[in-house]
Amino acid sequence: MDRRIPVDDRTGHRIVPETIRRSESRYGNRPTMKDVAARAGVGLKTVSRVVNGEPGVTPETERRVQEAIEALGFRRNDSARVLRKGRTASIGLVLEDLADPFYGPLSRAVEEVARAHGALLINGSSAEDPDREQELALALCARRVDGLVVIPAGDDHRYLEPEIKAGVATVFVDRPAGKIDADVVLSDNFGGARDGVAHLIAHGHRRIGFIGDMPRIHTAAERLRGYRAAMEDADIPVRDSWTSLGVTDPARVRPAAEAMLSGPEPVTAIFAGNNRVTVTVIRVLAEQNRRVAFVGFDDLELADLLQPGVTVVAQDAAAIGRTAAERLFGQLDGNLVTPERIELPTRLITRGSGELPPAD
Amino acid sequence: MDRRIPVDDRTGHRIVPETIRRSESRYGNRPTMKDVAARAGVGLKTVSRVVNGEPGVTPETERRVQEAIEALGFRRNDSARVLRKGRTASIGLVLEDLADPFYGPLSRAVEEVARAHGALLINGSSAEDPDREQELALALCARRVDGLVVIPAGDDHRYLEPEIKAGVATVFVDRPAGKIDADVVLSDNFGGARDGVAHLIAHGHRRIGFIGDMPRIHTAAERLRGYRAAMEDADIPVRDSWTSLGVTDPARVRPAAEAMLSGPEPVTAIFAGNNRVTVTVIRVLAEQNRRVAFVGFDDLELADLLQPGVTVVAQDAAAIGRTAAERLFGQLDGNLVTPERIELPTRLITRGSGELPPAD
DNA sequence: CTGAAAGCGCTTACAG
DNA sequence: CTGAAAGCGCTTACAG
Repeated sequence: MDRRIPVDDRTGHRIVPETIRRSESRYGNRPTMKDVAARAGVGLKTVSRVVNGEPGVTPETERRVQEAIEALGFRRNDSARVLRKGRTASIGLVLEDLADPFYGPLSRAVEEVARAHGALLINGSSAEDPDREQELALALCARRVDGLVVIPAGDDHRYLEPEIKAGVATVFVDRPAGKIDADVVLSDNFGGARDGVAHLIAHGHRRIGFIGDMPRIHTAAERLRGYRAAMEDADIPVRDSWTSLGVTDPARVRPAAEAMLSGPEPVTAIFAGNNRVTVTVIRVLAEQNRRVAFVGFDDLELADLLQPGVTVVAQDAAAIGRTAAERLFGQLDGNLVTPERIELPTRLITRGSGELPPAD
Repeated sequence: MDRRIPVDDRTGHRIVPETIRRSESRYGNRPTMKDVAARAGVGLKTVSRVVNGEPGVTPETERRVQEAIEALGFRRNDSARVLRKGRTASIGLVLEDLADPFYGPLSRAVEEVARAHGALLINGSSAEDPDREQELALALCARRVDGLVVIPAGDDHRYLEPEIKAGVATVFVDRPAGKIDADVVLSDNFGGARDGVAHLIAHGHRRIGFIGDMPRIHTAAERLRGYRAAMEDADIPVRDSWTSLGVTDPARVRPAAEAMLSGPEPVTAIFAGNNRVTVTVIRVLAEQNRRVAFVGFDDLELADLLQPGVTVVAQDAAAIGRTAAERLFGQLDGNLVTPERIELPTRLITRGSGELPPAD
């Protein structure tokens, strides 16, 4: 490679110095309304009127103020404004991991609703750690966000009670709040999993494996319950070796899948509890020399292009985010006083992998 | 399906009323330090000392203050604190679309660095609209974020000059700032595309198509330049019909790909300028009855499981985000006064599609 | 060890 | 149409 540009030895990054950034000192020298007022030769309140587009200012006065604003490079300090006004026009979103493809569209949907209401969105990842969730949520409350959308990592949210009492709108997503009453928006996890497993049963399978997330996570428990319900509906007793719950790390999921697929009576189909599990299970299945049927919870990009296409139980992440955010602003508008549980339907998308017959 | 739960007619959501949310009025009744001071029978400053863990308070006094804090459910208002202190301990990230799988990991990486510096992250999507980028960036400045990471949609960023002068740390990502000097962190788009196309040439291809994003987008232009350079290095004249730039919508990309693949001398290989284009091109290629080689810019989950596996030029989105954020806090610490351009290397990952020989 | 006063940059309520 | 005063909830600088 041609490398005429200097390279940082440690990182391997190319570094191209450019011109000097700025001459002024860094902080504390922003012009304020007071400065603008002095320069324009008017009172503070007149500047405030111009900045906020309030009526009652002569065109001539307005012009003088505008000139001063331009000349000084004034921009209103919304932090100060907010302190006086009460509402901050910002909401917080505490999720598990912004890098997870499920949360991107969800977060974007929340952002769009916030934007429509003139609010900004502060994002934070809990990394599935209850302490970190609490720390984040309370930090957001300290910043006085108007509302909070929380995808819970923990199962005790009493720490939010004083905040909710004090008026912080709160909506939980994906899993209900623990030990407090609060709005929650989630998918029909139980029904979705039950339908997905019933689909496998309808295609002739009886030995069906379930690999899911840690059982303390609400969605994981609900989906397992759906699996069990479908099996029971078909009078199929579930063997212990067919279910495996735990972290969704490939290092755990891979051996779990391999174990189910070996032995004298291997499973002929696998149901995956979420998209992280799906990715690893599909890798394992690709290495098998017989066809194993598969259905996964959550859709994946490119799922239709694999061979066979991946049959999934899809959630609508954007709809979940949108619904939660609208609920949040509904609370802020004061017309939603009773916490509700809003369950969104899932959708079974058949693409081939879930329609394979049992291998034996 | 069993539906014993009432369902909203319009949305189809299940609705489960729960208990009453709260009795108090919504706003303006949060306890302040003044309230705590009154209740504890101490001065305001003493409460401030306890809340901030400053020394010089008797254990007995501290206990009284803590009791008052508990009883009142006091939480310090960080908005007020920030007004007085200068820094807000928050940074803004303006990106194209949080729902795009490239930005999730990038955003998460920025968040982690911010967290390590005790700062919160405010996210906003420009939707690739320059006006919206500006609106968002300035709104963040009005909130007095300490710094701004911007993935530019527009090509003129002079609107940020007063903010940068006033001390807002600023780092651009993925594309350089327009008409101002500022830090920028990006991938080696030119080199990556050149390497990817050279890889196809090395496997015997001469008629190679390039489908990219709108030419006004820096990365798109750079990658096209890389394509042209590789072709020129191999003495292959590029025909107009082999390149196609525009929006990455399937409605445009699909016919563009189909056109290149038809006619008397169709291309035998396609290079895709980004992950959005890749997804559509792969769909088109799957419908062809001859094998067409393919290399795409940006990696995709499951790319290794397609048949053939998808060869890509991968960027490290997390490394880009991390580098940009560290640069930002470097500026805030005052030890980075000269804007730099930091280019991160890309990585060619061969998986099969890029190693197919020409079909004819 | 403790606290009264002033101020961060705005808006509110009011008076001219 | 215009502006001086008070206050949002904290911290800073200072005095006791």
